Amino acid sequence: MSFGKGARLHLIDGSAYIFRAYHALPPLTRKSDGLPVGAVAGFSNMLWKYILDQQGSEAPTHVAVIFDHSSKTFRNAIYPEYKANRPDLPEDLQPQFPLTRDATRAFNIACIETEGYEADDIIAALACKARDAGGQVTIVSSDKDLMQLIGNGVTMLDPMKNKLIGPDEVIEKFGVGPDRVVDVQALAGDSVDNVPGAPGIGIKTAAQLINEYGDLETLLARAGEIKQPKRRQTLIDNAEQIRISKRLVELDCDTPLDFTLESLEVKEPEAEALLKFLSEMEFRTLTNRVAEKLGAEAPAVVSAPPSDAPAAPEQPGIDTSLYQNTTDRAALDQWIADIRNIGYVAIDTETTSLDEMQAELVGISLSTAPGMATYIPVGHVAGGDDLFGQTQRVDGQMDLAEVLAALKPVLEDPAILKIGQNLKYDWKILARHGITMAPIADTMLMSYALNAGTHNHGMDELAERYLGHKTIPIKDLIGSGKSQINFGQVSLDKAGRYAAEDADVTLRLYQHFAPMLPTERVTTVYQTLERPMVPVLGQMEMSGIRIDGDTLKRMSNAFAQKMAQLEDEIYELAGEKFNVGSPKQLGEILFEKMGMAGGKQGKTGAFSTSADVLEDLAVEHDLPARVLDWRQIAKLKSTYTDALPTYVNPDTGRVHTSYSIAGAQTGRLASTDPNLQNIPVRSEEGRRIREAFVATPGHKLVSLDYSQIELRILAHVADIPALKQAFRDGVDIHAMTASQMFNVPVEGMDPMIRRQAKAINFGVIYGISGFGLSRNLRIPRAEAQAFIDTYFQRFPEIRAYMDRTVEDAKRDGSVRTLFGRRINTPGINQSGPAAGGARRAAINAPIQGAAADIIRRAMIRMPDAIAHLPAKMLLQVHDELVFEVEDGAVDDLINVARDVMENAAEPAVKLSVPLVVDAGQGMNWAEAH
DNA sequence: GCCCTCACG
DNA sequence: GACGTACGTGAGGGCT
Repeated sequence: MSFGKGARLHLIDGSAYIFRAYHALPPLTRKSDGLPVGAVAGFSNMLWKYILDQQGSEAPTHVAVIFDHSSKTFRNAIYPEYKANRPDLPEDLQPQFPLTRDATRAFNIACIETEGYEADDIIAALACKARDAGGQVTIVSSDKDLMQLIGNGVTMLDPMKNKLIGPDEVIEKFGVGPDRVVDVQALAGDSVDNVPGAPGIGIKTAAQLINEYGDLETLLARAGEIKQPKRRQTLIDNAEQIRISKRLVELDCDTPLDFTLESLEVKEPEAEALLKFLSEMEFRTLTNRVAEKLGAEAPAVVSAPPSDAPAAPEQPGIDTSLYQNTTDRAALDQWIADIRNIGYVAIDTETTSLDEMQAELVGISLSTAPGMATYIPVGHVAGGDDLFGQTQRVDGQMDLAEVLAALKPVLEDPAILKIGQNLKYDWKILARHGITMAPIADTMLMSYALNAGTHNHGMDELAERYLGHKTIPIKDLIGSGKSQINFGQVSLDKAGRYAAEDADVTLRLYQHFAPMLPTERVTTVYQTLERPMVPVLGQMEMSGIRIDGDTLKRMSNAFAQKMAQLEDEIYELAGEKFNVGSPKQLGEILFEKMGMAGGKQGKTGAFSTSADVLEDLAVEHDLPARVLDWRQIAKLKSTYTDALPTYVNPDTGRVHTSYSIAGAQTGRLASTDPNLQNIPVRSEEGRRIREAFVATPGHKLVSLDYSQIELRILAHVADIPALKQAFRDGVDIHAMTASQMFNVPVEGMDPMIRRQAKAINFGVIYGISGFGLSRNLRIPRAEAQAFIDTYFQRFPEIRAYMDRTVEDAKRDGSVRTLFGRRINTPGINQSGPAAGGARRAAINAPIQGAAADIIRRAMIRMPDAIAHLPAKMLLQVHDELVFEVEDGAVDDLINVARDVMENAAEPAVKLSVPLVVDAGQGMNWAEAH
């Protein structure tokens, strides 16, 4: 078909796709040969999504993907420094460029690049040509440099947000219409492309000037009339540079094209060629999706390495032929003999629930060598669909008590190592049956010591990564959702294969990780900070904490009433009923119906209604103020007063949280089901929820928490004399900071000043930025930046520490705490926005991590230290430990526990600042804290 | 299953 | 090339 009226041409900015894809995805490699393909994968996915999105009546008639050509362009002749400050391409991206061209052709889309021109030039020329021929043009890109082309039948489409960009959006961004965009860009310059522009003039000022004078040439001609002296001089001095800048950003229609518009006609993908490409790339999921859509058979995606491939990692595959269920005493005794002989065993328990405090043990699997594994079923019942809900025990199983009695000596034998994955789970299950497993090894914790920051440490992930083995998904056995059954209802056959595999995989992981601990220098971390946490946390979790359900119930009722009342007021103010809990509906009411200013839309196009935003609005309006009140109460009710009682264990009458040891990247614990590390305390109303965490009669709750532990660690590791001395003198650290920064005496200090210093102190720990501090303190960004500059001036050691830490991270790919804990920093050498986050995380990790190490050390020593007291350690909240202790022993407990906590760093590390622990006690957690 | 919001250190 | 932007978490409700 000839190109003319009615034709719709889509021009896809291929290079933008590639960079998006590259930065959005982890560095994937092709399994068979290690070829980096992450960007190609993302690129292909985006193209496929684009094709699916363009199926309607507005579908394009012509389409092309345009790429930058990897050579200098004519712009470098105009200005040699053009794009000179671009960082080098990542090593693993370069080889993917040709593959993205292959991908484009595989999708049967025209693929265009021209020596000496940027993609933008070709897009401009094509857009002009198509427009002149009477067609409609859509540029699929969000690149602001292309916005000058908008208008007269040319629009842009942001592929990520699937949002059209027209003249209005251009005005929003540049303050001028598309025809004046280049003028603004010429003035403002562009640091990314190294377009110089006029120094000191940004987009805002540029738009203002252009709007005032009409266009760039008029402005430059009449620059002498500008009132502001500095601005006037800048324009006069830099006129030539500004004109060069304009030529750099300007796109014209004259780029030579050696093909016709007709040749870009949309063609259906050819299933065979496309699927061949995708399967060769080994994109399993996409291959299957595309095959399904095109109604073709997906070719098998094989990733077997070519026979002559050199360093391809060995992928043994797991031979399951020797797995066998153990169902009689003789067979069990044989296994026990083998275990005693070899001195270790990998073990896994299968139960009816993920809640260790309620789970029923239904089987145990053991492994003594790769491929050598067994499952001992003890509690399986006939299928779950029995009409009368009766459970019929399945034949061919040993008696639970007999099995446990036979295994107990082995599991408690100090000469036999018990290896598990997330062994705290199994440790607790067995503890409930009177077996205290020791000694132990935990592959999850080994991976955590080695790989924190790189990936998570669940068995499925570890098996795939390190053994090249996909484990049987639990869903295949128990299903999911409503029809889910428990493991006890799984057939012995299936259960045996699954359970034996788990033990087998665990043993293989152990053999993989064990030799790496010393070579990676994390043995001490694993042995002193990870492994010992298993019995300590197991015991704490089993102890649980008592909760007063009646108090919570009363609070819930009061909250419900208050919410109803607020809802009435809110509806009245809004003039209609709506769901106050829906940010979407609320945003529409506030910013559309009521027309309040300050509506900011996020990437999903929804208005933000966060507390920040509502607080600003609440200054002038009642409705947002009411919503804030409602939100606070709704949160307290749903997350705490309503939810907590559902976690009370019917047998113990207490709440048993679960701590993940390897959940957080920094060494902190995380609490789940329920999370008892985020019980309210900051607001008066919220704090009352802590009144429902109560001591058993005759007991008290005691809370001990480290004072300013992270700042103390910072003072030590960054070696800041002023800070260290302040901690030794026991002075108010934030007041001291304020005094040093603003040259004011500590006596009679304005609380506002102290508050600002406090915010900066915290900011430093988090890898401070002017933006963040300004938002936190609600002050102008420049002011915040000035604070930070002053701070660094007064405490130059902090800057040095930050620089040093980032350098370490870049060099080693990881940072370490004082105690040797390694936190990997895989994103640190990236460029772009992710780098900022990675940098701050790297700065924070050694500080947060060392604090986590210290409280771990205290917790590990605690059980022995308080063994002589009628006291139990119940909870950890990052820098706080909560105990339950008999009334008469409160003071003793405080003395002992404080001593353990304050000296927890030693002897491994001798801190140059004291650690200080504050203590409180009471009938409930609110009083104790 | 993702997003938004908000609770904690 | 734009994107967000103080670090680390988990949970509940809305919405697709």
